[in-house]
Amino acid sequence: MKNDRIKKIESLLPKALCADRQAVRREIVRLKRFKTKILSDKNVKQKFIQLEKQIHASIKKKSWREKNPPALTYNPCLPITDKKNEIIDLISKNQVLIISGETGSGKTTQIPKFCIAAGRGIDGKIGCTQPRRIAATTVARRIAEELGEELGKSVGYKIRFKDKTGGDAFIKIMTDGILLAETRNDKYLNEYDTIIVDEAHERSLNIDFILGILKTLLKKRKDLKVIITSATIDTEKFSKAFDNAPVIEVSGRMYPVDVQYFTIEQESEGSDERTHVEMAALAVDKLQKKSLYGDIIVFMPTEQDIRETCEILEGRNYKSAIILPLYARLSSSEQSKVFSRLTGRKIIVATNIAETSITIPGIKYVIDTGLARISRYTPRSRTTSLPVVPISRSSADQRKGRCGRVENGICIRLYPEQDFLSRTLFTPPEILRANLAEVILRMIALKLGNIEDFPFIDRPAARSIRDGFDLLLELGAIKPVKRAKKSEAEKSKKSDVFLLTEKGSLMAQMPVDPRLSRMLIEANQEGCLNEVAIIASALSIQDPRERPVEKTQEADQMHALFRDPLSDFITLLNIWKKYHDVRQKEKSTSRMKKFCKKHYLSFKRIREWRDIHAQISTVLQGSGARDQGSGIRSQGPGIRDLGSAKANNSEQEFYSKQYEVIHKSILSGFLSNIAVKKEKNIFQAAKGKEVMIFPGSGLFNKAKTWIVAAEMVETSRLFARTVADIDSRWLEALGKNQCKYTYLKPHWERSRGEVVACEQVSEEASEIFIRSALVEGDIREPLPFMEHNRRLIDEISSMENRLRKRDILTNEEDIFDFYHKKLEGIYDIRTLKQHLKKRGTDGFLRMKKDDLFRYFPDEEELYLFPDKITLGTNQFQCNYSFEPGSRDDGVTIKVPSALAATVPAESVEWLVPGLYSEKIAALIKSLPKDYRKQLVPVANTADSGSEQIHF
DNA sequence: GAGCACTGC
Repeated sequence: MKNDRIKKIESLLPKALCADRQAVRREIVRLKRFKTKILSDKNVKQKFIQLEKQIHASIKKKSWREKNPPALTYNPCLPITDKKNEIIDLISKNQVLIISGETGSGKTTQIPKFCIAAGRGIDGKIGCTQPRRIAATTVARRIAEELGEELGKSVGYKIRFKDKTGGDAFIKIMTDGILLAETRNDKYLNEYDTIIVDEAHERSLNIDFILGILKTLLKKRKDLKVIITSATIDTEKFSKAFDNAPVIEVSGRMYPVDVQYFTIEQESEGSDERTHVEMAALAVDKLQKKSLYGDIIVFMPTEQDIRETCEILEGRNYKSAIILPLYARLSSSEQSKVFSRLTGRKIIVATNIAETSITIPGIKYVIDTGLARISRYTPRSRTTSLPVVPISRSSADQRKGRCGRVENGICIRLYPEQDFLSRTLFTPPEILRANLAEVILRMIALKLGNIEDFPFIDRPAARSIRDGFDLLLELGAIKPVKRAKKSEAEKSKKSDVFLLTEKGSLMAQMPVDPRLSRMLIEANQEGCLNEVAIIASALSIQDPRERPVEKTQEADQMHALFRDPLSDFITLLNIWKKYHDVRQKEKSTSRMKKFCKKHYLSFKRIREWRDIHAQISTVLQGSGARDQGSGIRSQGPGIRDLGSAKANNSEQEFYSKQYEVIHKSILSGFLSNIAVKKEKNIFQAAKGKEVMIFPGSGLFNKAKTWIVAAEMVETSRLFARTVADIDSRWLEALGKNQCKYTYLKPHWERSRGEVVACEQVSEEASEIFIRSALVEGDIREPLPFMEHNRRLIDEISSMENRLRKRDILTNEEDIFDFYHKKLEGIYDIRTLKQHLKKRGTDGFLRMKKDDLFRYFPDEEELYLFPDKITLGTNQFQCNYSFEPGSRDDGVTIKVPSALAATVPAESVEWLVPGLYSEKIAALIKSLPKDYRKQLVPVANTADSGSEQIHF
């Protein structure tokens, strides 16, 4: 009977929706496995009834979808409409399709419709991801409009805090973060039969992670179709990553833009040192003289530069022109001014925000400094820096594309064309520039297997991956799996296997950075969850405080009301408390907006703060966490009242106890961000860093000995932002469970050549000594064996540079193990020297190649990257660097000017054989389309081309 | 003595 029933259900499966099909299939597998003993007959019967119900409902739904797809209409004016039939055909015939189309091609709104025309969206939804919330909502609205429907029926959208998709939706537009989040509960993404990843060229962490997941998913779900759209010509990379998926190009609808470069002479004209601010002002002058018509946008790298540029331009007193700054930290009312319709000309001076996030209509002129702040994470020192760097060619072209949308445009680049051509084609994807802890935690939680084997489009450096694992270990989110004995096969595998700890699996569920989720877990134990939940959500939004340029003093005065003298974290709590106190009394949105305005707070960001706080609280409640504290509710944390200095003793005691538990919780997440005072405002932090307290902090000029910081970011120098005074005694208790992974306290002091700490724990000290002095080489006079090992490591790492790889050299952990096994109990230079004297040799500390190589690289490959190269009549040394995005990435030779004449110019174009392939590929991509088309796939053509060059 | 831009169960 049971088997017949199963067969019946199975025969119905193909007619059901994908999501139900898979769910029912899983249930059947389970039912088949059940013995009658575990499940009573009655239960089995009920289960069957339920499954049959589900399958019939699903079949009904699916046949409804088949009969009622939205009526499609197309706009013949859009360039993509010309290729409609071709694209629909390609969608039907391929599992993966890459579509490249410039702005104005209509791809974002039309492709979902083409999918429906290709018969998609019946078995499951058509999911379409966007990098930003605004894009997701506007795209959904536009498509619904084109279909003549209201939003939320055939077309819906889902962004954080807002789900506008009905059960019968055919098309669902969402942020890429949402799709990623959905993989947690719907591992195979069964809700969808088609997924469109839009704007893939932006290469955010989310996009790269989604593409990797889709790549693995495609093998398991043969019915799933994936469409990747990208604005640039970098489609080959996507195509290659997806087994040479077909690429179709759609032209954009743009008016011609005339690009004018500054010549080298212009650049050095007059005074030799002219800043980009001055050059931009001159360019505006020039335009202003020519005509008073057409809006101008100037791209600047920093807020400071924008302020200066605006000041200079204001000083010019242009007739009927208004100068408007635009950057993210500007209040939303100031931001929206750029959209206002004015009689005169608008001159907008903006950061990168105007490159992708904010589109201003009607721009005729673009002035581009060619610079931007781009964030970069350095695993070695665990710091984020925001250097001003030359932007890539694709980024410059994106800026150029901001004009020419409604009429002809002009783009003035404040640098020579040579400079433009020498730049990298693309901005390095975020995954090569970011802290990977969060990605790794998620990969382990989703059981996506070994990170080394994950199909990333660009594989992050081994060093970054290791750092991500280290941070997770430090936070106690993961633990290594102990293997009884390593087999040879396992040894050659690069990484260890890690499992989530109980903490870790909870952390993976929380929609915040792992450090913040770690804080929340600690806070739950310390009994201050309410307070720390407020702090953690505050740290995951932009600063709610506003500080308009012309009113900095007033803003600072109002903000001072919230200020806590010891901790910026308490300051955040105070803002929350005051806001909610007022809110309880006022209960009206307009009054709260008024309150925000008066106190220079952003109403929008506080709303975001409250939303995230609610989200975190929900997750924590679901996990059974509860505040074991003194009944303090989040509306009124037990922090001393604003301005009431006369607290009595018991209140003070309560306050200091609260202070302690809150900051201990913060420390659990930011243990690697503690620092000890060197001089006023200057602190010594871990890994040899020296930080300065950010001048906007409440602790500026007031900090005592030890501090913890939520952020250490390098801009004009390394700043600690959001800091608090801490008691060094708190570190011991926290460090105890984690001391194995904490290298900071006790810390290594280079000048003294020993580990300095309040209390010296020798095992711990030995570890720190080995890591800091021997592994990282932070030592005044390196010993001979260290020099020997250093040379060997340099040799291997230069080999890595040549081959453009980052995995030949073994990891720091192995190097640490090498020393650790041999030097147990030794924790300073003195005892090490004594030990060496006793042994009579340092041979046992000298590494051999086997100790350092993960694998030996191919001899033939090395031969393609020679040490020296002959050009003309002389030999030159080749210097290799592997830092995509940096100027000397690739090979560099230095030719003394005296010898320059002996070097034939064309030979410099083709220096080392190992790089031919990449070079040919770049050349092919720069060809006109008709030629390029004959050479696809580019990578293959380039490879075979490079083999045919003789050297 | 002063910070690019996005995003999430």
